[in-house]
Order: sequence, then structure tokens, then C-alpha cells
Amino acid sequence: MPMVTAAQQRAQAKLEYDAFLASCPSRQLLERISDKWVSLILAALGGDGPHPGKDRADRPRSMRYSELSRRLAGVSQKMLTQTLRTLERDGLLTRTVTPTVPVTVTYELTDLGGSLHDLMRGVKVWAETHMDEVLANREKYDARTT
Amino acid sequence: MPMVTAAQQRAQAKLEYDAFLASCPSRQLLERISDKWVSLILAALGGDGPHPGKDRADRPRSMRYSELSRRLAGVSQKMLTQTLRTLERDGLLTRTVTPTVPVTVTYELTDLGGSLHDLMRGVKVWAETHMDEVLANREKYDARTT
DNA sequence: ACCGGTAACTCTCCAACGGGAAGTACGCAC
DNA sequence: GTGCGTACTTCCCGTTGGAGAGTTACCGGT
Repeated sequence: MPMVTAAQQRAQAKLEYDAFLASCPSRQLLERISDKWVSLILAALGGDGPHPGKDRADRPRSMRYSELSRRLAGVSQKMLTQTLRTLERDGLLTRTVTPTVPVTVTYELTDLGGSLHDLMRGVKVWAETHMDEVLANREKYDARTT
Repeated sequence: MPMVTAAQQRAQAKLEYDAFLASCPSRQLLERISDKWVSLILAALGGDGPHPGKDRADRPRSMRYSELSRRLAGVSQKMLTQTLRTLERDGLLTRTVTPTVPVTVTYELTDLGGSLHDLMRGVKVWAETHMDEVLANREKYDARTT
């Protein structure tokens, strides 16, 4: 009989979540969401368009597996499935199977996933808007070191 | 009715970065910053304490190499050096060598790096605050699938 | 009855990336 | 000379991710 239940362990750890500690669960969560495919999946399901300033249609969408794999150009099926599974397990999105033929599987952000998406959208927009500056910095750096 | 040629569309698309396209530079930038070590390095140099609500001392810090490697528990020297180099190349932080003995190397966020840190801090805080919820979701998921 | 088509995976192989440990360069103190 | 401390750098090897073929399950056509 275990003396300490999982719930008790959580209650204990709750006092001190610190992502800088390698053993902290929040560190693993940070590693999980700091993933290129995670950020793109969130952006896709969050309804981010390519050009953030223009379309205001950034409400959560429900997307099919095949739709996602087309949207995230370059993702392998393995990684897409794997990443979606872990996000589902963590409660960031829901997976719905509709028994049509062939079977239809749709994914949708939960409220929890949506709250993370609100943050991650900013990061994606940052990358797109500061691209020029970063490219200029790289040129300067490469010129300096050659 | 304005006529838009294919050439004009291409020229237009060239100006706009879209992280969903595999070939877009901003996609590579998003992949670079969606990295566990990048987010932790930014948090460390941005002055994030373990408990975000408590200490207000979240102004940019200058940190030594050894200080960073102690702070980011579990990082290998190789990855720390490599990650710092690319962040320096992209202009997110500066590397300063002081010819003391032994040599002292300090790293500090640039304004550009600081602007990204403002966004990433939210993500780290999100991970720490929603940890309980995610752990509960995992238990439910595992119970459902076993 | 059989074949083909489609969606969503799943499996298998292999190349690339990341971690660990050991080695390097520098200058000074002894 | 030998040793030491900082900040790397190099080598080896285990793990991860990508490419692409294979799988399942169903149905509609012939």
C-alpha cells in the first residue's frame, strides 16, 4: 500500500513549482510546449491566419487530421500523431472520432489549450515580425566572424 | 476592378512571412525559439525568479557562463554553448569577454531578446500555474485508456 | 464476391541530434 | 615546470525524428 498518493504528491509539489529545476514537473511541461510542432498545432487550431494583422477570424477551429497535416507543411505523420496524442493527454485539445466512412477524426482546443494559444500566438507573431531584424543580425555576425 | 497578376501575388507573398510554410525563414526562427533551452536561457537572463508572483526583480540580468550552467539544471555544456552562440548570432543576446584570469564571459539580453522574453515569460508562468490541471488530465487520460 | 479507394494511423529503417565525458587554451601562482 | 579554473571543443554513442511503406476498416462499384 503506497503511503503517498499521486494527489498528495501533487499537493506537495504545488508549493514549489520551478521550471529551472530539472526534476520539477513544470520543467517537463515547459519542454513539451517548447516544441516547434506544438506551437504550430496550437496556432492552427487557434485559427491563426498567415497574416495576423489582417484577418480577425482567430477563434478556435476544429480541424481534421488530414487538414492539420496539410496546414503544417513538412510535419511527418508520426510526429503529428505523437504530438496530438500528448496534447490530448495533457488536456490541451480534444480528439473526436466520427464513425463515417472512412472514419473522421477532428481535433479542437480545450479552454486550457486556448489559454496557452493566447500566449503562443504572440511568439509566432514575434517570429514573423522580427524576422528581418534577425536576418540582418545574422549577416552582421557572419561578416564579423569570417 | 483591379487586376492582380501572378507576378504581383508572388511579390506580395515575398514581403509577408508565414510560419506555416516550411520554407519560410520565420518558420526556422519559430523552431529556434521553440526550444526548451532557449526558453530557459531567456528566463534566466530576463531575471525570472522561481515564483513569479513574489519577486518583482524581473529586470534583465547579466550572467556568466558558469552561472547560467548552474541555473539551468541539467543542461550539457555543449548545448549551452551552442544555444548561446545561435542566440548571439540572431542578436537576442550579447556575449562579452573580459580578459581577467581566468577569462570571464558574460551574457546579456539585447532589446530584441528582451522583447521576446516578455512573451516567453508568460509561457513559463503558464506551465508553472497550470501544472496541476495538466497532471490531473494525464491521470484521467491514463485511467481511461488502461 | 472481389477490387479499389480513402482516412488515420502504425511500423521499420536510418540519419541526425543531444548528452556525457574527456580534452584544449589561456594565463598566473607556486 | 606543474597545477588550477573558466570557458569552451571534440569524440563517442544512445535516443529522437524523418521518409516511406504497410495496416485497418469500411463502403461503393462491377
